[in-house]
Amino acid sequence: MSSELSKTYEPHEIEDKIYAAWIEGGVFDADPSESGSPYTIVIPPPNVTAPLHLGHALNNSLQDILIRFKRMQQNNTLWMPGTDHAGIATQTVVEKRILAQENRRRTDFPREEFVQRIVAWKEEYEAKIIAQLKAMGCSCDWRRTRFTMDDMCAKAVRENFFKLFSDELIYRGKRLVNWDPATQTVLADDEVEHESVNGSFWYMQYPLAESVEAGGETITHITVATTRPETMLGDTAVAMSPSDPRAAALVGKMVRLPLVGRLIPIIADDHVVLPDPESDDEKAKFSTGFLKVTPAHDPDDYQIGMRHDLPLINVMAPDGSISDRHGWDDAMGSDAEQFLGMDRFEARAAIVEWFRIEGLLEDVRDYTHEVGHSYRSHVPIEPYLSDQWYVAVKKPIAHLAAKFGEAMIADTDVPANSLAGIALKPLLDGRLRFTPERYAKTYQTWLENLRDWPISRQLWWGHQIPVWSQDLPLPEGVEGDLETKGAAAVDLAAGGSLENALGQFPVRYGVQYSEHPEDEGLVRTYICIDCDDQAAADCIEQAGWTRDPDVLDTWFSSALWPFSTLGWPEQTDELEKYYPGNVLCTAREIITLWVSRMVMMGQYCVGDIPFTDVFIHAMIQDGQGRKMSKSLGNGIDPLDIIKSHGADAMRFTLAQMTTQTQDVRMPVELIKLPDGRELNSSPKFDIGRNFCNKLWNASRFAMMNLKGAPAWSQIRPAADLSDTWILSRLNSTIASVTAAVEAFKYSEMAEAIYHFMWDDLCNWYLEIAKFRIGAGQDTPKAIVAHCLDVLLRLLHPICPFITEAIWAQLNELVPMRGPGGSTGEPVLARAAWPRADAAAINEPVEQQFEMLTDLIRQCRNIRTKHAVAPSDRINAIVDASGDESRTVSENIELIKAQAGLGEITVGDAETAQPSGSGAVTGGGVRIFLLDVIDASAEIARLTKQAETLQKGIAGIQGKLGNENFVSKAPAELVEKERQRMEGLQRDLQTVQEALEAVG
RNA sequence: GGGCGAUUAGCUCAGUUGGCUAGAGCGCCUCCCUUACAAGGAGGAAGUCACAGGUUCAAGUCCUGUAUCGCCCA
Repeated sequence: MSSELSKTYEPHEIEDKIYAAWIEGGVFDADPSESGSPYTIVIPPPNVTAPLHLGHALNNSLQDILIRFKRMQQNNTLWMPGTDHAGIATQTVVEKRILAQENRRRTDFPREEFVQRIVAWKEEYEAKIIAQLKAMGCSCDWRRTRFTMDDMCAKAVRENFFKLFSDELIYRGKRLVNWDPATQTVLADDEVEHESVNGSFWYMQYPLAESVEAGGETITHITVATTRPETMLGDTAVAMSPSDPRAAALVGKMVRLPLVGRLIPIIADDHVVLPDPESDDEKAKFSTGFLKVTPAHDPDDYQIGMRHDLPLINVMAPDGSISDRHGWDDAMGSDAEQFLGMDRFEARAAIVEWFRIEGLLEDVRDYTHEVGHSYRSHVPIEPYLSDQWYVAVKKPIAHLAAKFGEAMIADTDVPANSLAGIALKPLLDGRLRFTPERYAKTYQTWLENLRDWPISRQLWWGHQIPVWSQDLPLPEGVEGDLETKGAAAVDLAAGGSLENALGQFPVRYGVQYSEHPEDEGLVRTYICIDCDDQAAADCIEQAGWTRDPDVLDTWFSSALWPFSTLGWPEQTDELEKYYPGNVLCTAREIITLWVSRMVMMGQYCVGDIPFTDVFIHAMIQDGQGRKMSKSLGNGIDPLDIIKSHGADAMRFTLAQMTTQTQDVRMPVELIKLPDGRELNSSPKFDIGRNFCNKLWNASRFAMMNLKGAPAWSQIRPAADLSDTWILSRLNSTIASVTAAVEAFKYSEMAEAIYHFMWDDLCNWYLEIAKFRIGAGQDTPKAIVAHCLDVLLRLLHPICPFITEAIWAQLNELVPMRGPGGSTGEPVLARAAWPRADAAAINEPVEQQFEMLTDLIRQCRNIRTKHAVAPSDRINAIVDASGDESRTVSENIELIKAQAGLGEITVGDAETAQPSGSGAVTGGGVRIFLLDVIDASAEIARLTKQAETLQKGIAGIQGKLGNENFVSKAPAELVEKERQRMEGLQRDLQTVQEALEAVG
């Protein structure tokens, strides 16, 4: 078997086989009926929009490390997998593809047919994504794979919507929304990206309807400054500051809006900033004191409009073109007619040009400002007046008052029993923790400043909103409020009684009423049912109600993911066992979009938070600190790395670079494959590959030497310094690795394993074991087997494939190993996580061993400096006294072998340095290497050493000479410094003696 | 505009509550294809810890300010 191991690690030869064996053995399957304390992670469901990128590889590797660690700690572990339908993103990519390949638009298809095309895309990418996760080694329970639009998740969405609707937390509202004219849908605030744009301020003159005399002057016009001239078509007022000296003369007068001819009033509003060319405030600097007010196209203007009861004139179509069909009735016959149908930017240029020609354009000044862009289509968003569904996030929920209280959360306007409140509370109570901690602040401020959540999206791909609406005439003779009248109207429309009409179906329903915006004789009615019941829906539609064509915001279903995947609203065994979960692992931009909403809905629906820890990982950038992206071509495909370096190597590198920082750079290199294909890679992955290769070869060495390893009971590890040393190192490694992973310190975890494996085990212990085994000792065999056993366990969460492969071989070769004597669990993925034996951690032993390695290193240095051939054995005299003397004489053979020495004579403190010898010193021990001397090289070496020592001594002297240090620093520390000083001085003296001897 | 973060060796990054003669990997220099591993071994060079002040016996670490870069939110 061992002879079959190749000299280099070939990951692709084992990865698929091992993964298949895990699946075959049901190793990742979670069973709620089994014992073991539960440990749950739900995967942040990747969007089916595209295959996974390196950020996903990082994110999922980190989750797998936690899950595998906890599984080995014998928890009842569930990693719930699945994907997200990603409404707007997926619909957009499919639209683009169909347009490119077939030159057809979405609107060329019936809705159902187009949705089928998206479903086909989803099937393709879902399969790709899951294959990628498997290639990475992710240990999800694949039997439970979910999709945010599958039946189980859809049921949860319907239930939650109905619950919110019944609690009157969902309402229909006309608001100025963030409108994306490219995808023609509304966006939530956090879907808008602010980008700095180089634009202009245009100064446009509006004539007064009648000229005004003020301060002896005749005013015939006023000048407004705007960054968006095209919106002037919808102006319904001009505002000025009440403290403006011109206000007395002008407020109340009328302006004739150019192009349109509309008469609009001059009003006074505190929002307007007085002009001040010297000001640092950009607004004041560019202001003329007159603000054009366009309530239908600007959020601030909307507020002004509300305050002054101004009309709202919407001058654009949903695609962002100028249009008089959406609330603008004085365009026809005016000069504005010429702009109808123009795109908003085209219209901007044309309108500016018109003002220029008319001599009404007073000035144009460059101006850089932040403009909101769609995170999806990247076009500037348009503030747009539209009807949408909202979730009220700060409205108190009566039935939650008992559980959460109903006071405002301190220093906020957030009621404890509102949706925002129940998400905020657990953070303030310390039950919800963020790592790194600083991200808690992001979460907190977002919730404190939260506005109602618009949840409707004008898309076809997603959960269609389960509300049917109808405008009904108010029934005559019914007294009471809108609700009473509305209910009567609804019953009438439903054929006598809605209860009778719908009662025959297994559904619950809720009804809302609102005033009709234009006709006082009508009431607008909305019916919501709690589940997808076709017969009930047909019944509603036959009675004249129409279903809302819009779909829900993707985050509405993602918010339910931690429990919809477990079967909620059913009280399943899974929900009982695995909810609440433990950790959510994600990127920082997701904190507001998703984390907050999961906590909100977890509390609202299930009554508990969905996880206690949120780990926020870094963003991977390229070598220049740029985000990896398709458009820059600097992205790295995880599958490419798995092919070239292996999944374990990729995972090791990713873990090793995961510190608490928020960005991490990964230099990207274009690699040319033998077949001519080019792909992006990074030298960073060599770290992981080299590490795996080293482990592979160390194991190979072990396989060649471990036959006949004695049982642990038959060895006496305490008899040899190197044995006690490596066991001490091993156990402190167990302790530090365990502590690191528990604190989400992935980098420390990886570094601790790396250091133990490479520096301690390979560089020292295995080298020592070689000559001891060669000399007929069996003890090192048992110890190597034990070290390898533990090492594989510790590394398994990071590098599951290679460790599982070596484990199988180790089981064949040395089935019984280690102090417990019981081992050889068949599958490493389910084997027990090691426990550190505190008694084995031995600081003095580590110090003694370090003294030896220091001496050996110095001997090797002399060999190099004096160009001694590697095969030459050098005779030496060792001179030591006291404890050091014993350590040295007990380990003479070790020193001999490692330093390449020949015959060694043990001298005493009086031994003079023989001429022509090199001297090594450390810890009060001197070793004279005989007949090696190249005098000048030796003088150079010793001088350098003396300088280093002197520098150290000077540093300590500085401290000890300082009265304040001696009196104020802890006595312990002062004593430690004194001892260090003595040691250094002793060494320096020896070095100086050696210098004299050579010189 | 508000908030968060970064700035340490040529590169990528560590550096826990101040105790540092500032570490690691890659790269670099010298030697070695020695019977686990050249994706390796041995040895070595390399840093005014962005800048300016301050607190302290002691500052990479704490405080204040400045500069440059990045992210999030308005």
